Amino acid sequence: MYKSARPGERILAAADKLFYEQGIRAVGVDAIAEEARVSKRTLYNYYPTKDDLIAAYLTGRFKQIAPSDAPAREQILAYFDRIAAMVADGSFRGCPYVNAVTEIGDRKHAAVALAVQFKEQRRQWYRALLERLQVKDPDTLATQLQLLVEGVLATALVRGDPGAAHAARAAAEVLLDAAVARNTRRKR
Amino acid sequence: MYKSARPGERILAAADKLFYEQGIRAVGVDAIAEEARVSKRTLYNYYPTKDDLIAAYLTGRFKQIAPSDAPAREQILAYFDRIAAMVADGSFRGCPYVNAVTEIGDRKHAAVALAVQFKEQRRQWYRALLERLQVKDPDTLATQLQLLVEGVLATALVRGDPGAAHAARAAAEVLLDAAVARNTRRKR
DNA sequence: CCTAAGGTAAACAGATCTGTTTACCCATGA
DNA sequence: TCATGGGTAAACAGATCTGTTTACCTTAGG
Repeated sequence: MYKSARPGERILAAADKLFYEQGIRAVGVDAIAEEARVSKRTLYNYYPTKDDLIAAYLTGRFKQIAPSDAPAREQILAYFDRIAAMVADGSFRGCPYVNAVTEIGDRKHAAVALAVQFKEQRRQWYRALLERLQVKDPDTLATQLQLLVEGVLATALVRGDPGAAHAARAAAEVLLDAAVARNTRRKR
Repeated sequence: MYKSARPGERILAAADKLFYEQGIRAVGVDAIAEEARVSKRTLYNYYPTKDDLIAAYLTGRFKQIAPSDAPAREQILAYFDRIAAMVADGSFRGCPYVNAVTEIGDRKHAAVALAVQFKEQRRQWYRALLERLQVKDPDTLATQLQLLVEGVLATALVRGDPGAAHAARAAAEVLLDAAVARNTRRKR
């Protein structure tokens, strides 16, 4: 599967797969080397410690949401649908960042900072869209929408089904409606 | 600390403390025995495997919310305040059930069933209160309120601060208002 | 008194984990 | 041609984990 890619990429792909599927603590370095079809020597050449590998795994998951010209409200609601799809596909195992913080005790570990950054980046994505909608308090609403997402991820992890995602989308609609209504009422 | 209690209780108290504070996988049986001031022989006498200890730990956390005669809406909102307080006190490390599911790969482990049960019990608590408020769709709203709570727990775990709890409470108010308004509008 | 239950302390077995080391292989380019 | 960089395979070191075993102690009841 990773045969074509270079060793470094194969290692990262293997770590990503195994860390996410089975958990960071459950996966040994040997398993990653085997999955990547790389000797342990080579693995430690690219990533001198397991912690480096964990940091690389989380950094690799640090994706921006693709910019879009669609209406802000649509984009926000569509994101809930994307999450519902992720959850439904069966290989869902929760948020990799939250999982990493859970599995790693040490709050000084690079993973914690990455998790905070990632969550904040997502929150800012909401905030920018909400500003376009001219809601009254975009900062708070951005937090609230993200709480719903976070809740879906945790709930889906425990229950193993995507049912909660639809309820979250509906809640988001109510919150958006309320924020927009309050705003227009005040403005006009 | 646990000196007065019987060995069985000391062991459970020690497991609860260490499992929650440091994580299930991070804590060895030896550490629990030491914390409980009990020999490993005795520990394994009470709990033949670590999995039994994990199950006991989660079962021990399976508390009902104390019944109250306060208005339903107040009770629901007060619950958000309680969570804010839990988060603020510093020893907060996320939801023990969600953490257990994250740390344990095996979905057949007793911990997963306990986690599902616990979440469902909480959801039913919301549902019963919402029925008293005669909202239109108590089942969905119960899920939504719980998503907010779950979101707060995850967010507080990552960020280490209780800021999200207040936003969640505000969101809950909006959702409740919308559900009640919609209902009265329809009814009358 | 003295037995038996329940406890301690500590060594042990066997697995597994991170990280290192040794010895070797092989392709590429000066 | 042949040195070198990058790779493999596998043994090893040392820690740590779950669970067992051995030998001993303490204490309360008949």
